[in-house]
Amino acid sequence: MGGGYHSDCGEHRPGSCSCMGSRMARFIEPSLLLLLLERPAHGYDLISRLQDFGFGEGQDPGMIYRNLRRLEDQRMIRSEWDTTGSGPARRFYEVTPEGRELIKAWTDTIRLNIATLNTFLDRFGKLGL
Amino acid sequence: MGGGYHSDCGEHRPGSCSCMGSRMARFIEPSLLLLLLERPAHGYDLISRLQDFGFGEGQDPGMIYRNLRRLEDQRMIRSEWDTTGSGPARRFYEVTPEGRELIKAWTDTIRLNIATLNTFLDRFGKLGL
DNA sequence: GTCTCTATGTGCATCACGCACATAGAGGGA
DNA sequence: TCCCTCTATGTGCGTGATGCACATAGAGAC
Repeated sequence: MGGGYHSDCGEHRPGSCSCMGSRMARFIEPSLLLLLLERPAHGYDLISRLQDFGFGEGQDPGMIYRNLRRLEDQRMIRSEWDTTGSGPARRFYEVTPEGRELIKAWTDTIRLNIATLNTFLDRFGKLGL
Repeated sequence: MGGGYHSDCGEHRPGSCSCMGSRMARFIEPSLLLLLLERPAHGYDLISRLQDFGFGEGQDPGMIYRNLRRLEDQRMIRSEWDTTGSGPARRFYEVTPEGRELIKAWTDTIRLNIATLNTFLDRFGKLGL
């Protein structure tokens, strides 16, 4: 988030308050892997497709490219330049076998996360607020 | 996490690999609020009770106290010193009305988060890996 | 030529997090 | 008395993720 928290706002509705919109940490990593498994693509294309996973419209390109480069350094994805078509050259990415193992591990963590969040909601509900 | 990611490990099982264990960002905030709504307490007591929400055993005390202080600065909780009993004085915390509004807002965000994570798992499942 | 769209990338400031370390009261035992 | 341990509350510091602004550059349209 990087923003000023809720100390400087009077509303707490998601989307209107900087204190909200909290996501799972580093969730962009498994999101990129899943999108690339569904359909290999270049970075600019992934920006819009990330909206499916709660990343807002006009998602920061820098974030996407940084994560793609890191994943490639770690051999989780690989890429090659594509100069066909119009416009500037673009880098096409696809997931490696190591990347498939990584996203499988992420699903375990995500399942744990869902369980934890449901526990939270259950216990909050019991308060009767 | 702050750790070295998965670039320096060969395993991705949750708990054994620094790349895993990702939680919802700033989840300690609603967790502290919920624990205090369930039962007002002092910080040292909250350390162990936080395990219910996926925070490991031996959770960093500094993290708890920093968050308690911030929440108090923002009037989400309030405290008073308690010098009864043995051992050093301790600070007892309780949630303010503003804090109750904040945790309600958090539940909305948490519900959105659960939905997003379930979407992820659904789409991953359709890949047939 | 210059304007716009597509596409990839860097610089920088802020903040959460985790680890190590500091402080200190109270009780017990030698 | 001195020291040790347990309880309890903090501070310092380095690292990594994040978000915003900005830089670069090819290709087609006019």
